[in-house]
Amino acid sequence: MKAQIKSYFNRYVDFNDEEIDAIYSKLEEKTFQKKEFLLKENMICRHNYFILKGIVRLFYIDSKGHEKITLFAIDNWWVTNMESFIKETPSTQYLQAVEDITVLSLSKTTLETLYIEHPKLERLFRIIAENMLIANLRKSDLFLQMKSKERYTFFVEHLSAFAQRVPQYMIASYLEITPEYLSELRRNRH
Amino acid sequence: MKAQIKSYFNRYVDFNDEEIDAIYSKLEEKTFQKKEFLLKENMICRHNYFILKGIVRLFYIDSKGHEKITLFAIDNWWVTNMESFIKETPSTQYLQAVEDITVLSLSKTTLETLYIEHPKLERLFRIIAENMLIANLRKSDLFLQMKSKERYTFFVEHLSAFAQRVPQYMIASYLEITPEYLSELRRNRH
DNA sequence: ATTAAAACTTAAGGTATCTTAAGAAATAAA
DNA sequence: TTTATTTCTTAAGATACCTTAAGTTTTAAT
Repeated sequence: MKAQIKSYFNRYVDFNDEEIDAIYSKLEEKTFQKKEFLLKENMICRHNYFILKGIVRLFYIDSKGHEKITLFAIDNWWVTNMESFIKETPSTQYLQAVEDITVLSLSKTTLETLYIEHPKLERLFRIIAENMLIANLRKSDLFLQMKSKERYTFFVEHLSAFAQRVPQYMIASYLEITPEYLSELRRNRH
Repeated sequence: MKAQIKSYFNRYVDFNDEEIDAIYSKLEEKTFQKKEFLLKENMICRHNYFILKGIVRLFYIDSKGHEKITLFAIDNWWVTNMESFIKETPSTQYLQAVEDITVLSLSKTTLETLYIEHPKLERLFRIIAENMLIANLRKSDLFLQMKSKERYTFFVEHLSAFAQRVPQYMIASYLEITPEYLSELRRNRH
């Protein structure tokens, strides 16, 4: 467990063993069962989760009562509702385990004190925020340029880690396609 | 000019006058005329621009030769092609002045040295990256939930600073609507 | 003031995608 | 194994939005 996060931390910034230990000791390991919620609508998201194992999804319920998935996250990703976590505002979204998962939980207050004790962490999370931003910009561009069928093909080819582990209706939701239409697209493809 | 950026910097992190002076001295004031390019496709984006005055747009040319605007930026915003700037990869987009503009230009190499000399700047740009991410997530959610007409109404009501200063076909492009259809939507609204 | 260029509008026909509703298949629970 | 639950498929009709093409209005250049 510690090896996993140590390797992750050192990918972006050089931390020595004492720093890793100090930071790691503030992280709380937790497990959630499939379908369990890490966050529900209207709650303020007080934690950022580092996924050690498993898949989670972030979604909201639209005006027609349908779930709309805005993000999937997998092993070695940080996941939270950014807006709620950063601005401490009520979440409009749910964060839910798609499989049984193990995470390291980092609270907002702990993070703030760690930033002061370990300025390097500020750099790490600056880089993480930049990477998240780039990933989100890429996703936006993808949706801007591609039709439904192309999005599905792209997802299957480039995000197969998810494609194999989440049900099709969740893929449809993430790709902004109705499950019925995705089913039709798949049929016409072979 | 210095007052403007000083006020901006201190909104997020407390800098003293010497720090502001040291950082400010590394920023280069530049002007661009309407329609002039700050960045073109295939170039690596080596600068981050703080807009003192004016509006810029970030856009790419799609497979049919149409301009697709992905971002507008205005006074007191940082603007760059994030992916190209951070990863030092060729830009797929153009950055262009919509009006005559004045900016403060910060080069990537300068920024890297400033991070080391002034660790507080790491915090500032961590916060800026988080804010950009939140803004982008909000934009994505907007497009996910709203139909064309609603997006237009939202834009006019919430982003009137832009709505009044950019031509309608650019608004259409940003909202992912054809100019013809936007024209139709406007007609049917009153 | 004239001309040229840029921006906006209108309308007809077409297409991608959604909605609704029902049934089939697969997976999990009893 | 049987039943219940979840997931996936099929099909018909509806609609939001696009494409093309032409004409109008506004703004900029000569």
